[in-house]
Amino acid sequence: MLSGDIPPNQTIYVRNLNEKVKKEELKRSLYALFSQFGRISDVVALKTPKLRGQAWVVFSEITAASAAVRQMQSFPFYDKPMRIQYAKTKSDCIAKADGTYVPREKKKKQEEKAEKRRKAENEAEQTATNVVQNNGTNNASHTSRPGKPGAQEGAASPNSILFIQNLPHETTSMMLQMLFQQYPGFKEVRMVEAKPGISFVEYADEIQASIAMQALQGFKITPQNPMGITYAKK
DNA sequence: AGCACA
Repeated sequence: MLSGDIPPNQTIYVRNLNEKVKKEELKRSLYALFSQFGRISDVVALKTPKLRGQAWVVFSEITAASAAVRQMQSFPFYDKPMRIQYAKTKSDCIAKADGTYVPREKKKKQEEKAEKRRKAENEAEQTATNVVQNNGTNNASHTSRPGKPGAQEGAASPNSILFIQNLPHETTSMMLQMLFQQYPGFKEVRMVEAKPGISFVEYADEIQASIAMQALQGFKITPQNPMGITYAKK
């Protein structure tokens, strides 16, 4: 069995991740991709020799984790098929929430070891901001209103190209591709380098574009950025 | 393959 005999856990353990992706982008992309299954309370990824290429995505609901394990198994993520299992232990953020958290002190010498290994090159990444952590209010579709449609005068009529607004400036085309390619008819993402925060996503036809629009309307790559999706102006 | 949270 692929996932062996590990019992269900609200945290999933993801391996076979592309190690070239920088930690913060990796976390953001995992957050974006997996929040379609439910609320995510934390994403943990470390680039230490032992832990690179792996990550933990903590859902608030076990059912969300189960759906993620099934549906995203082998999903091509940065060109590598993800391998997903339930995590073996409870995540700290869950333990903290339910009161069972005990700070790990004498657990192992893993901490001091990590301390020693602090390298200047890691320093930048390790201390980067934790945009993706501890927010817990993402969700795809339905619940969020579209971002700000203000930039467009009248509503453009349905067509095969979607106009995406209110993206975090650090969004990459790969991140958007991973979200939008899940819907049939996906053709390409076009970023607008001169104008961060917006993008165009093209589908084969307007029916397929409309399905993706409904599915991802209001999708939050970060809690502050519900995406606003409209049809592109012709 | 490798199960952590600093």
